Amino acid sequence: MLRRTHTCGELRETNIGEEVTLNGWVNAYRDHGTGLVFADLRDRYGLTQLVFDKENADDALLEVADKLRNEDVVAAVGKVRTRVGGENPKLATGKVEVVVTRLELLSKAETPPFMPGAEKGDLPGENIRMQHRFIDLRRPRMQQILQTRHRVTKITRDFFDKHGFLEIETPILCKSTPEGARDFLVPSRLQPGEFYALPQSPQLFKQLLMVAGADRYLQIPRCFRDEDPRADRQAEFTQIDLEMSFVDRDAVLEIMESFVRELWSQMTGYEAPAMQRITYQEAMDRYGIDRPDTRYGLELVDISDLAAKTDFKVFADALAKRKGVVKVIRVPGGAEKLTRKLTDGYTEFVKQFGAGGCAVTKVTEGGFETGIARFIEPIAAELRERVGAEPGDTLLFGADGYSVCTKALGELRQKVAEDMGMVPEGLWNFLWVVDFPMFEYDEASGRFYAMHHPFTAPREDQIEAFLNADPGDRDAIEGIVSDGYDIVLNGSEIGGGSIRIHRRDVQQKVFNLLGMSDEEAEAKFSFLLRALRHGAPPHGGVAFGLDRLVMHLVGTDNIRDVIPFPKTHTGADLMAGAPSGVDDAQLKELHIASTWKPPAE
RNA sequence: GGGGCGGUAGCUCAAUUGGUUAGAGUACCGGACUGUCGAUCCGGUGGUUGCGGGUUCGAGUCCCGUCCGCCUCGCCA
Repeated sequence: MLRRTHTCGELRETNIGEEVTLNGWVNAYRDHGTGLVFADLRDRYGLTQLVFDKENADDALLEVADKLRNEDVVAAVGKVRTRVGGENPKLATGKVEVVVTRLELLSKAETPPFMPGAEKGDLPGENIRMQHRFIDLRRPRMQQILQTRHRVTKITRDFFDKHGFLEIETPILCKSTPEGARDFLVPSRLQPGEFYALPQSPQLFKQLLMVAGADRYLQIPRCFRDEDPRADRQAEFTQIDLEMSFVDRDAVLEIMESFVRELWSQMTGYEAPAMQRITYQEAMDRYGIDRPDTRYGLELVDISDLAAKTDFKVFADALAKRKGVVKVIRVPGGAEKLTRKLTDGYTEFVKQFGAGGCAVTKVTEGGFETGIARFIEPIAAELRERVGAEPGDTLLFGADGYSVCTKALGELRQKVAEDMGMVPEGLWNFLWVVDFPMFEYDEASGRFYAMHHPFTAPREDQIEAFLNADPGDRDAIEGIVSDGYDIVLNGSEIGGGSIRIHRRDVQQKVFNLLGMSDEEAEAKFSFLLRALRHGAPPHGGVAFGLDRLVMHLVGTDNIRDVIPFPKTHTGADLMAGAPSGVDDAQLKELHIASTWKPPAE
């Protein structure tokens, strides 16, 4: 083949007069009939205009040129010259063109299902894009994303290398452990009836690496969690995974923060200020969510004490519940912008989260109007004072048990911000959330679950209280604060971690609280407990969601945009056709059989 | 498992709310054209309306089931 001398993004006026060879895809062709044909050649680096004309080409060449179609792969030899028809300011190579004297068709393309080079026109549906991912990835936007992702991992490796971290690999075939997400399982051929699990994260291995004296560990591992996807998560994803020995929380937060600032500085030029820290409790109280978006206000205000003075049954019922509260979101200017249709929708919206509904009223010069105005008349003055009400505001009320009310209003807050157009563009608001509870109680199963994971240490000042806590004392257990932390960007959790337990007695008590007997804990986590008996340093770490970081950096809310070969909502690879059935022979070799029976017609 | 939106030409969409032969842009094919860069102009090919039932004189449109894609609750850090 005719090997390229330059890429398609490279030629400038300084190359005029040179004979060059370009390789690439035909991005577009403009055929002016016998005698003049233009074709834009595309590769990862850009576009260059090729021109075929009578004066420089024989009939045979013109005939080939005439047959060029979109996405054909060609090699073109020719001389660089100033564009006769004037420059194209849209292209980096727009001042020059290559007058082709020789053309080699390297690969004829079928009519493509869609045009990756289309400047305008709607994108095809995601199913079409995923079926033909190799074409979708040709789009400049996708090429830019691939490059961004590369640069993020490169900066990550460079940064942590500079700080003494070792990149160490951990197994993909792991032991299935309880807790956390559903595992993907892999049957063992050599050990009939036994299964590996794919890692939900390298959590235990990185802790064992600390016990092993690695001191500082980094990996960019693939993780697998067999749960239903969302716009910003799928079952197979990538973390930037770290762990450090002989550190306390602040040591971890400091280095992670400087990493994130370095990353943003290099990727966007934005020099992030020192990041604020907020406790979990404060985040829940003020924002109703453990990953607050601080780009706008609309904070939740507790008015339970005032609500108790009204005769409104909804308030009274809520306050009678365990940890019952009444909270308000004040929406400045909402009276005008939040139509009846929208606020009616809010009632439906909050019902998703278990709330009964969403009470509404508007603030006027004299008092309140519409909705629950008459019920709150007795507390009008105090309420206005408490929430800072101005005429023209809308007040949205939530009343329920603390967790339901908080969750519902927290979600509503974000929806209202969007409806009001209050979410500013171009802001990067980073935030640490700290002091998470160790445990949360699940009413349905009547037991505690680890809020982060079962290896998260209690905050140092909590350890004694924790070890002494009565497992039957729900309030006491729920009150234990962990040494966990999340990093949040614009309301999106981009990373999280904790100081880990390095004391065997503490780890044992956590397992017990989660409903595991000593024997069960030994069966499931013997390797960890053994490690903790053989000299475990205090340690802690973080995992960042690489996909989410890239999503923010490239400005998309779709995780599939930043994953080169993503899966659909049902976990399918539409291009390759995975998952798929396998031969009975394969199953037999693995000592398994499928119990699945297709539903009858 | 629940809720919602969608599936019509290769692609993006339309089709009077049940009524003639399912249209448009683009792509593709043929023709014209020597300076385009979303080329232009003329002509043409292209449809199991996701699939299977049903209602009806008549279904892209209504009903039932099912498959696929997306959003979301549950789930998941």
